[in-house]
This record gives sequence, structure tokens and C-alpha cells, in this order.
Amino acid sequence: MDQKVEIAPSNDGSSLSLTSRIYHRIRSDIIVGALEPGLKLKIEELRQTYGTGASPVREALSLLTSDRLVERIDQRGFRVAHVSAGAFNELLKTRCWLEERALRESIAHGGKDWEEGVVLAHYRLSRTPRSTTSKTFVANADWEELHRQFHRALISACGSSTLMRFCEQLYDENIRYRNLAGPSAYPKRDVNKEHEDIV
Amino acid sequence: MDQKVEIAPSNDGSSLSLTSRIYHRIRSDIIVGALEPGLKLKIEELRQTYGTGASPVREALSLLTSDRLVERIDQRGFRVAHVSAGAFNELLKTRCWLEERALRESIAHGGKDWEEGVVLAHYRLSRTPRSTTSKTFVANADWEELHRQFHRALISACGSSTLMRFCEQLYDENIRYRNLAGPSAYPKRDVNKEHEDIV
DNA sequence: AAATCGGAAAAAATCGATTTATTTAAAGGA
DNA sequence: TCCTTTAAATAAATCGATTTTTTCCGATTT
Repeated sequence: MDQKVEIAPSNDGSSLSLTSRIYHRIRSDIIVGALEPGLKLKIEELRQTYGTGASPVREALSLLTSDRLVERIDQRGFRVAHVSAGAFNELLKTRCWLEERALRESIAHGGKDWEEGVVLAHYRLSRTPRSTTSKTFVANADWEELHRQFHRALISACGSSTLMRFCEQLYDENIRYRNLAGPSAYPKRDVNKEHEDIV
Repeated sequence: MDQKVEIAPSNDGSSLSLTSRIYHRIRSDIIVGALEPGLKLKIEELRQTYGTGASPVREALSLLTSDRLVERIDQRGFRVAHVSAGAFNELLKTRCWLEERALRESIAHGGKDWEEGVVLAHYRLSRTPRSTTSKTFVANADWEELHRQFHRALISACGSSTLMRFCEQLYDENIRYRNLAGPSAYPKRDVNKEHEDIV
């Protein structure tokens, strides 16, 4: 029998709803810092920018609310979530608490496959340069993705998808703060070494 | 100078956007169990029910997604979040982890005002009957609200609004499961005693 | 019988326009 | 000058209709 012919997945996003596409775009724009904290997100403007109607835009923004990347105030629209030193400290603290718990649970309950997943993720990460250039720091998208994968692998055996979700949400917010801080915050720490230690 | 005259807050909800009103209604309907788990939430239907257009309905559902009370699948709409024994166990476990951490932090950092808040919340709760009738169990809305307040008070000094938010989300989900289980799950435990102990 | 196809029917997604609320800016007193 | 009020401008919220996509179901093929 022939191999089943799959419909080309064609990750150009054309199969996604407009809402989803806008959602991902805005999400990314907020995380990388292209959209400033506190910025008013005017429906009419976004509508123009993306060449769509108002409905998909509003829906995307409503969805982004879950990620705490967008704030919504009844009757006065949406804006990019504000940031503050206090919020950042709280974020770090909370992320630390949750990841600690998630990691402990993973260690306690993770089997061989978990261990292998961690080792593999770590290996991939270690073989990827953090910066695309060696002189100045230019964030390497591959490294960013592998780093995320590594953290996910670490907590993947915690036994709670809910906790994982929380951790990942905090991770994203964390990345956002890092991006906002700018390249000024280069390798002050030996991240690779830290990961070694964790492993 | 005269006291500034506030616009009557009139909590009839007429000042809220349609979206918000629908949001709260559906949210409540899901938590109390009036809307069955897994039920398809058809826009057209809800639209009729609430006598509005499609936009507010969609937006409310998008918002409910944050609370994990509604599931959204691209291009095929919304449905009431599914439930399962596994998910329930995970919920309990996770809630336990997070509340433990939040409580420990509160104890460590909470001042006099925190202590007083806890005592007060506990006092109010203890003076309210859990059931509106003494023979059979009929949930007392006041008690439910005070119980929520009590739990909030306990963790209110944890130093992380994020963690509090997570805890409260899990609390709501937990209540939902309790409601779904039905009155069958009456006072098997001496809740009052447990609260005393905590205090 | 199971899998495949095609075409209605149903539902989701989206649009363009209207209504409602908020913000802004100008004008009128204390 | 500082409030308060008012009116226009701006933006959010909402609606009703249209377009896409999925779902359903019966006919056809393997």
C-alpha cells in the first residue's frame, strides 16, 4: 500500500485563521520588544497594518491577554503590557519557585527517557553558538529556541502540564525582559557552565 | 471643597461592555456546571441566547481561554473545557504545590496586617453556615465567597501577584470540579477544623 | 464492509459600517 | 490661574451580512 499522502503542511501559515496569524505576529513583536511596553494598541491602526478587519485583531489581542503580554481595560481598549523593575523581580522570584518545584518533581519521577531528553537537549544547545557573530553579540534564533527546549526538557517530567504551562509563560515574559534590557546584558554569566552543572 | 461626586457605580453591570457581561455569565455557568464539559459553544447559539452580535461572544470566549475554562481550536470554534480524573488529580497536586509555596512565603514575609487579615477572614468564614439549610446540603453563596477570601488572605503576603493569580485560577478550576461532582461530595471532611489548624 | 468522493448544510471566521464611549480641546466662569 | 462644562474628534464596541471552512451524509468505489 502506498504511503498516505499528507496534505502539504506548508508552514506558511496560510492554513491558520487570520486571528491566529495576527496573534503570533503581535506576540512575537511584543516579546522581541518591537512593540514598546505601555503602547496603546489601537484597533484601527493594527487593522490597517495587517490589512484585515477589526474582529481578528480584537480576538488576537484578547488571546494575548492570557499570556499577560497585553492588558485589556474594558471600554478603553488594549495596550502592550507595562513593565517595571518590581514586576521583573517578582517574575524572577516566581519563576524560580515554580521551576524549582517542577525540576524536583521531574528528578523524582522522571525515567530514563526524561534523562535522555535532558542530555539530548543539552547537547544540542551546547553545540550551538549563542551569538551569530563572535565579536559582537547578535542573538541567534536557533540558540534561543534550543535554550527554550532545554528548559522545557528539564521540567517535562514534573507530572503537571499546568505547572509546565505556567513555567513557560514565565519563561516567555522573562525573555521579553531580557530583550527589552537590550544587548547590554550580554554573557555576564557562563550560561553553558550553569547548564552543565544542572545536568 | 466638596466631595467629588462619583458616578453611581451601579453594579448592575450596565457600565460594563457587552463582552464583559457575557464573559462573566459564561464563566459562572461553566464553574457552576450549568454548561457541561466538552459542550460545543456555538457562536450563533450564544448570540441568540444573549441577544447580541457575534463579536462580543467570540471575544468573551477568547477571554475565557485564559482561565482554561474554554478550549479554542483554530477554525473550529470553542467548547467548554473537558474534564478528566487525570486532569483533576493534576490540578489538586499543582494547586497544593503552589499554595504551599505561597503560604510559606506569606508566613515568612507577612506582617501584622497580613495576620490580622487572615484572622478576620477566618472569623467571617466561621460565622457563616456552609449550607443554607441544616438538613440537606444547599451551597451557600456567601460561604463560598468567604471561603475564597480566606484562601486569598492566606497567600496575600507571598510577594507575588503572579503566584496569587495562578493559585486563584487553580482554585476556580477546583471549585468547578467540586460542583461537577455534585452534592454527593458533602462535608466528608471537617473543613472548619482544618481552617482552625491552618490559622 | 471500509474507504473515498462530492455536494449540500452548518458553523466559524471575517468584513464593513454603525453605534457608543472616551478623550481632547476649547470656552466659560469662580 | 484653576476648575468645570461643552462640543468635536477619536477610538472602542457592537452589529448584520458575507465569505471560508468544516461537518455531515449519501452515493460510489475498492
